[in-house]
Amino acid sequence: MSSTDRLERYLEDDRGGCTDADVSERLAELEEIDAAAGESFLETDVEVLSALANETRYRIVRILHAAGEELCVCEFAPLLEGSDSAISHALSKLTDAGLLTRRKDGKWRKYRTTARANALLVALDGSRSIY
Amino acid sequence: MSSTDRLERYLEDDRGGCTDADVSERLAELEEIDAAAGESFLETDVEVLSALANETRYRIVRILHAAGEELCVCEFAPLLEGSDSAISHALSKLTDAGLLTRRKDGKWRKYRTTARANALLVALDGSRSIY
DNA sequence: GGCTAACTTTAGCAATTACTAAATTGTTGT
DNA sequence: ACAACAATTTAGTAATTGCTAAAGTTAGCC
Repeated sequence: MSSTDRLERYLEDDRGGCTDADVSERLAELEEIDAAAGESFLETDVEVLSALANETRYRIVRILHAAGEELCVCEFAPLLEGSDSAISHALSKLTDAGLLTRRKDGKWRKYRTTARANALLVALDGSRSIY
Repeated sequence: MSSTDRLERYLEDDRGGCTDADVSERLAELEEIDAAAGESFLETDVEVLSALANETRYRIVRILHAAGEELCVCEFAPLLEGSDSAISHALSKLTDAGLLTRRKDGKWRKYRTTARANALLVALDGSRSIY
């Protein structure tokens, strides 16, 4: 059974009758929609979302966002559980994804959120109670 | 070595001298920042982000968003690789996370994006080239 | 009622992820 | 040069995830 058989039956059902041409046309429409959707940067977007989709990393970004200033790695430690190593891993993944920037200051490292991170948090906050 | 020892050395370093009271004060500030950050709905936000943080699911949401209308499960099949089961799993996870709504129409099921999903895609699109 | 079709759900497994511990890098102070 | 320390990186492992295949559910049709 080809994948378009089911589509054909659906269109038949939905419109009460349809020709092969109707099926091809709808398929072309769907492919166009897919192509338009595909223009977005799937790979980097998924990387960004994956970076934020973890409690430790989400909390780090939230803390930095709430702080509104750059923070030193040593300032996260008292707030997060986990080892220094875990925190460092988290910070690296977030930085790689473009959600944080890292700045060297002597032996200390300071992080701050990027505009992209801020935009996502604002979108999350703003859409929380929408239906 | 307590976790605040490093913070103390940092403040010492950063400000050129600090008392125990300074350390306590900064720690209190950080805890306040953390508390403010914690007001956000960590659990549901991470669920939403996890749902979107997967190529199959991201593509589904993108397609639905680009379509601007509800689509039947049978209309995704020609556009996505994977089995029907995989698509169904993806749709369920997205629906559970509040990114899609499901509607029964006879033997067909139709999905559309929620305002929350749309808000997140718009934020991703709008923040792509910001530094 | 029984058949088929359109999903969905359950079960199970391979691949990925998130962490810890240990080794390493880079910086400062002596 | 060396010791101490901040942070990162590497290596290894337990937990989670993303899929497939098979069984289950619901709706229409004869």
